[in-house]
Amino acid sequence: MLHIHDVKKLTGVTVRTLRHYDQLDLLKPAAKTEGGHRLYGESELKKLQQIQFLKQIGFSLGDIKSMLQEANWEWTDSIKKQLIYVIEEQQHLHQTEILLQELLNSIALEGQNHLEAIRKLMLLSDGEKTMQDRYKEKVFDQQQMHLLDRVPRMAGHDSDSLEWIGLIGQLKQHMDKGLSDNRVQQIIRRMDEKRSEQFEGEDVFLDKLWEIRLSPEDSEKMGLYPIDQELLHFMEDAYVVFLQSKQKEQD
Amino acid sequence: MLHIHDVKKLTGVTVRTLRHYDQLDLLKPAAKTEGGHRLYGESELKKLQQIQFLKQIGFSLGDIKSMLQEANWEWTDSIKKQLIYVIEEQQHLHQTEILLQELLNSIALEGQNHLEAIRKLMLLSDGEKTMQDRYKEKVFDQQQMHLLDRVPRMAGHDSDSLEWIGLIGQLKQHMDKGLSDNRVQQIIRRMDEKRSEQFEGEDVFLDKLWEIRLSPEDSEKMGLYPIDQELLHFMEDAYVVFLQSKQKEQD
DNA sequence: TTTACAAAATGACGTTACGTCAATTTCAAG
DNA sequence: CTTGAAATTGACGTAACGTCATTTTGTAAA
Repeated sequence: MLHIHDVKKLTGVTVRTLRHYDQLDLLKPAAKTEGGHRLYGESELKKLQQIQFLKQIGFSLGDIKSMLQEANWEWTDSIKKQLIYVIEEQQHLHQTEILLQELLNSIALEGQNHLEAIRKLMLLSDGEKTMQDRYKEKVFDQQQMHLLDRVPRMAGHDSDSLEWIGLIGQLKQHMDKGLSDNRVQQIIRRMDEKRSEQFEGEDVFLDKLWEIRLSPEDSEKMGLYPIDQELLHFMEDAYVVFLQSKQKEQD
Repeated sequence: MLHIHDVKKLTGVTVRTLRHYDQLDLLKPAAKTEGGHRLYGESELKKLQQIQFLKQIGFSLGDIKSMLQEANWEWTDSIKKQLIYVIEEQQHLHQTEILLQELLNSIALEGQNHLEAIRKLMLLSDGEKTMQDRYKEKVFDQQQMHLLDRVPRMAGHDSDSLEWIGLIGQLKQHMDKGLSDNRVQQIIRRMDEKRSEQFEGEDVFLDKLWEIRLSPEDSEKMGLYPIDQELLHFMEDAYVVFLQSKQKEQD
């Protein structure tokens, strides 16, 4: 039996955290001494590491509790939701990065009156949500759960899911043939067919995911401010070329 | 004078939020009625919108308060810090996205025992920080502030900053000449020189920024799990090709 | 002018995942 | 059996408000 401090040394999780998990009924000690000190076993260690991993992927303790307790939890649903959230959050951050870059540049040009710089930028960034406004809704939100009900379960073993897995497996085998290979294109075609077959919005997830990942660069509202993204990219590219020619000289 | 509800309708900011800002001394109403109702004027509206914008870029209310109150606040320092944070956060999210993708795939292949899938993935993701572990330190952190002291102030008008701005301006004028143009390469060369001139770690910021932006793809630990990123990218690419050939048929 | 109803004001608690005391009790070695 | 280290249980703090509950103010209609 492991003392609570041993658990800390093995996993890096603080004592306070263990106590917290105990209170939440998320991770109970295997036993207690007569004096009330917590004792943990091997299985608790494993569970703790699972919790760590799930937290790292962004799930809340409440979500994790449900996942680990309810035997037949729909993992794929949660993960898909989380995936969509993570992808969208990246895009928001990218927008923010652009704003910050341009703010930096505009301040450099405007001199001291930052307020002017800000005011100009505000016009460009209108309609954006603030960073915590769009904070993720609970994964375990029963009211929205029905949306995911119609998504095909890749983890299930109905005939439909099996075909999906099969298609993916085949695709993997033919990767080396190149993008235009006949068999590859046939597989892709079949996938697209399946996607259209269940047309009544059943494939919401894949649709949304592919749309997100494949969408062309957002219609840029560039060139509106003195030193814009175009220039920055140009700078970076030019810098790369410079480094390359510099290295050639050294050869 | 604007009633508090008018402010809400004009800006979308809730009454509770206005009250909160009042308590924090972040945004005080211009006046109050004899009964104690808050009244706002035009300048308050403008300030409120600035607050909204700064919040959107990710600053805390405490930071914003300092920025707006202290007349000669070092805006560039804060913005640079924030920019670095945003860029790094994007990379973390990208890592998380990969983990989620592979988790989804591994669950699809492993069937029901998600725990196995998780355990396999845990091996790959070790050492990563959890999402709130790496939450941003305060911008207004005096202890770390001295680090930024040595960063060149692009907003200042010392001769150094002037040359930087000049170089950027020139670069902008010659963009259309292409990456390999002589003048362009000379400007870039000069920038690189300046960067090395102040060698004693003075240009910490630019170094870090360029390093982050120009670093090659992280050494991928791919191919370790059945359906990995390589395949996913391949899928997407193949799908694009498919769509293109499909469109050609329609022409 | 009084009435009555909408809107504003002021607490105060809830949220997330613990950190950080403070006061008390238990454990293990000597 | 003593003692110092380690563990225990509260309890408050964090960020930015949301959401009651209760009381007060403003104003249009009667």
